[in-house]
Amino acid sequence: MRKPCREKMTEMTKGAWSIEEDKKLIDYIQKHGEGCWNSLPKAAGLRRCGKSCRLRWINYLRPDLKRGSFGEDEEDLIIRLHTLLGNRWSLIAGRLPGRTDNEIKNYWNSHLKKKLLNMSTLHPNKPREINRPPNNKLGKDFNDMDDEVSSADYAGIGVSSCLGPELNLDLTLSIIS
DNA sequence: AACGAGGTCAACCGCGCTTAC
DNA sequence: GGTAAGCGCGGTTGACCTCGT
Repeated sequence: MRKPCREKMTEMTKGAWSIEEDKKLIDYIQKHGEGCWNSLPKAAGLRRCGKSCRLRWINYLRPDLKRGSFGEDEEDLIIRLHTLLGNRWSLIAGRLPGRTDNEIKNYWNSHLKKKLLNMSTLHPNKPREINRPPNNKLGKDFNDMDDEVSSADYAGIGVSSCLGPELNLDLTLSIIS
């Protein structure tokens, strides 16, 4: 079995990143690009595991990140995508330029979950028919989603009604490809 | 001003998929 | 085809912040 990175690198730093560490990581990636994460820490002079570097870069240091609160349009898009895709945060993040999966996941768990829960109490009628994309190219079987309460159920709205035709087609194409 | 509860968000953990050998 | 290593993802944790009392 594969060893977790913490076992093979016991001297690794953990916890919050310092300004110096951030600078080293940024400098290295600006010079060499996002190459091999596993060898990056050593090459960049960081006492972190590759995973940690990757996470820090993707979720915080990347220059194209859009910081700040979510707009109403973004919020709406997240709800719609979550209805269709479930907890596939990376796929959802792919539809929101400048946003990360971690950011969306946090926002969902802290804001949108509650919001939709409130909406469900206002609209108790639960629709049962959900249009799902073909079950391929996705890590998790869509049948598993039966175990999860979808946001459409929370919101009392059906997917077909809440997804625009362009998004539906676009998503289907991206899933098939 | 002090304290506790609840909220937020960066970071870690472990699993599964992909790729190289 | 089997195995090991790398990578990416989703779930979870915990430190810090904010707000109400």
